[in-house]
Amino acid sequence: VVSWTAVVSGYAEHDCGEQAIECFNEMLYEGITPSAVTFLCVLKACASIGPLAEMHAEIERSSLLDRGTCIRTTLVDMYAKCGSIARAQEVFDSLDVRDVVSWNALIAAYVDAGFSEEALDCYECMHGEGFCPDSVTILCSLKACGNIGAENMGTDIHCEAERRGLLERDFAVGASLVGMYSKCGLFTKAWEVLEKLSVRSVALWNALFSGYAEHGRCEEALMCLEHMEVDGVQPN
RNA sequence: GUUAAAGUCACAC
Repeated sequence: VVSWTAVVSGYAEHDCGEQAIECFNEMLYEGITPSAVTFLCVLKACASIGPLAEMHAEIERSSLLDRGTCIRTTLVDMYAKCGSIARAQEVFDSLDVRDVVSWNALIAAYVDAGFSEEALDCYECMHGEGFCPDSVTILCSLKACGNIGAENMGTDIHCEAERRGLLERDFAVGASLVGMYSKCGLFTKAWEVLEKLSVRSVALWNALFSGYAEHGRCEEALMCLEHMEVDGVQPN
């Protein structure tokens, strides 16, 4: 089981949904009984290729997955990726035990679907329930803020990220902060964040660059290219 | 004396 699952997982990880499912079928054909982890990986694969309600039904049927937070989180993700946000919310509501990751999945679901307000509502709910945001929470929520220009909320989230030291731990957090401020047109704040970071990734500069471009500030956008060069960062 | 496969992910395009 484990080695078959490892292969399925590998395919799923690289968005090769079809192969993952093919492999899963082959495994069944060989008479191997899938474990909870196998189902989880197959589900992940499903998310990339389309709605597979059969998979959900299968999971509900197999008692070993009765109240698994992991597997239900994957289901939340799967429904969201298939465009069925209502089903995603339903599955989330069915969780007996929530954790940061399942909250993150729900937040990401709303952001992806273009419901940024709802995503931020989720963020606040999660906070209210006493969960600590991690860098994924921060990334998804900041994206939501940028989408709708929620600068106050964005600033709150910024504080939270600093309090938890997430800016140092995950370079993507810095880029998403810069992106959020840029989208809101708060370039001074974007620069403040940028200057405080010791490592400046290409993503960071891209975020600022595209922010300027979006706001029609072409000269400043082009200046970013020069800054990148000074920083020794290759544009991609 | 507990070592295998597992859930959520930013910028840009």
